[in-house]
Amino acid sequence: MKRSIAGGEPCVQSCADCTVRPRSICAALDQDELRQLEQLGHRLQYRSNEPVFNQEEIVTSCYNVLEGVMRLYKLLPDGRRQIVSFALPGDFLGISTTDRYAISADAVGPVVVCRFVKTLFSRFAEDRPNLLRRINEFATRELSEAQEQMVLLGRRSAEEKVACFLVKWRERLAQIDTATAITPLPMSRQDIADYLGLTIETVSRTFTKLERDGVIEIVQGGIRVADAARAEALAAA
Amino acid sequence: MKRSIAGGEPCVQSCADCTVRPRSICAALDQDELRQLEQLGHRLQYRSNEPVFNQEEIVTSCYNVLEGVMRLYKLLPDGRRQIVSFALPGDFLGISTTDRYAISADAVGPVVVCRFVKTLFSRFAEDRPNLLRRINEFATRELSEAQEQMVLLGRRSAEEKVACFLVKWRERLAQIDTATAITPLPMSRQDIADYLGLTIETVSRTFTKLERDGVIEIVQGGIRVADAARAEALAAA
DNA sequence: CGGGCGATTGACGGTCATCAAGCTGTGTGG
DNA sequence: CCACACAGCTTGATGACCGTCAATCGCCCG
Repeated sequence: MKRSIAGGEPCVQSCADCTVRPRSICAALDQDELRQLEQLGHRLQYRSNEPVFNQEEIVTSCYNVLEGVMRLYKLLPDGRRQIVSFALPGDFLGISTTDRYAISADAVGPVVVCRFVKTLFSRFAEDRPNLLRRINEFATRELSEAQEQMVLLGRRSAEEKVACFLVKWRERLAQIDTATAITPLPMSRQDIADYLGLTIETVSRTFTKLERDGVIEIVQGGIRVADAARAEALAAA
Repeated sequence: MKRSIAGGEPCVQSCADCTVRPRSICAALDQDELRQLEQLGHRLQYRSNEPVFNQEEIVTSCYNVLEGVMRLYKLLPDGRRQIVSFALPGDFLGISTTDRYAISADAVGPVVVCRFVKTLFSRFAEDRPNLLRRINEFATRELSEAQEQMVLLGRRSAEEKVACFLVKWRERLAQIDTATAITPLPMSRQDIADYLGLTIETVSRTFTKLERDGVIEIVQGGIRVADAARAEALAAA
């Protein structure tokens, strides 16, 4: 009996040593507010592929991602899946104001989140313009990214999709970690396919083609961008 | 010299007789706030196909749509276009917090908007939690719609895309107008194609197929849904 | 009536999905 | 230590769906 009903395992720690705070919504809070919000948040960890919440469920919580990668997706009744986003440390899940989750979320690898009870969080935020503005920023940035993704899904070829994904993924990681020579891809080929509106076979073939063309190098658990200029040309905004 | 630099023609009127207020962000305001905001807003009209703002331009304004339909889209350097949304009366444009528009917007048919200078609007909103929460609601609803659209673009067939579009468009109009027997489609086939990630030919063929199958009837300037059940089955959420 | 634009229809081909087989690396058990 | 199984990935063969190119239609308006 290791898991609570909501899934995830508790794990103690405090805001004081929260590494993602500067990039999270919490950056909008002053010392006093931070102490108050700390009372409301609890850390949880999830194992690889463990679900965090599901489309259609009643919204009970919202989350700050602290560590790891999550996939956010929607399913069609027949099982077709579209990943709408990968969430990284600093991202906030559960902004939505409706009473049911619009998407499902699960852990790609091991994940640590800071969980808030939605009603308490909302009450905390409702009369704090600084936090509301911060949440606005997050929402509009997400919206803008969603619009970018719509262009990709609707108007780009398979090769452009893959190149675009790799370039943007690399940029996102660069904003978090110290940039590394190889770009890790913790998600499966199937995840990438479902993110790009392709099949796993097409993703695989396109990776191979990009490698043959000298644009990337496929390594264990990730890729190395061999020709950044060419990669960005393919991803041409 | 009929147009100001920003485009659009001024046209006087007041919040008192604003028909979209209950569905717009302004519904969050009390009488006093409404009077203040009225000082900041100015009505403008745009003609068919007139641009309202463009991707990459410095953000100077935000808008409430009062009448008409607008297309919101992104362009790739080579001219490929993806329409990310059609805006209807009550929608708010320019939520974005960045300094440049992420998308372009223009009038599909004649359009009336209520324009605010962005800096003044932001100053007005910044310490009003009621308005900020309302804007949050709008942003998250838009995000949710964007996610729906990603599923459509990435995972649905041409026929599903068209059926889905027609069903949702009809629902949106129903929330505004009194529902009519025929559903007007003010946008061109090209617009629909660019919204669904298809070509104009495929859209046209799919319309014809849906008509042959008795699902819809194509009429001047719109369609009539002949078999709502079948249409919704094709659009199956 | 004729020009022009948007929409429709047709013929054809390419891109990517589908189906299927083979590969690679990792963990397991003898 | 090696055989085996399994899962994820890659590769190949084939074909469907939808894009491309082109012609025609229908309608509006001068």
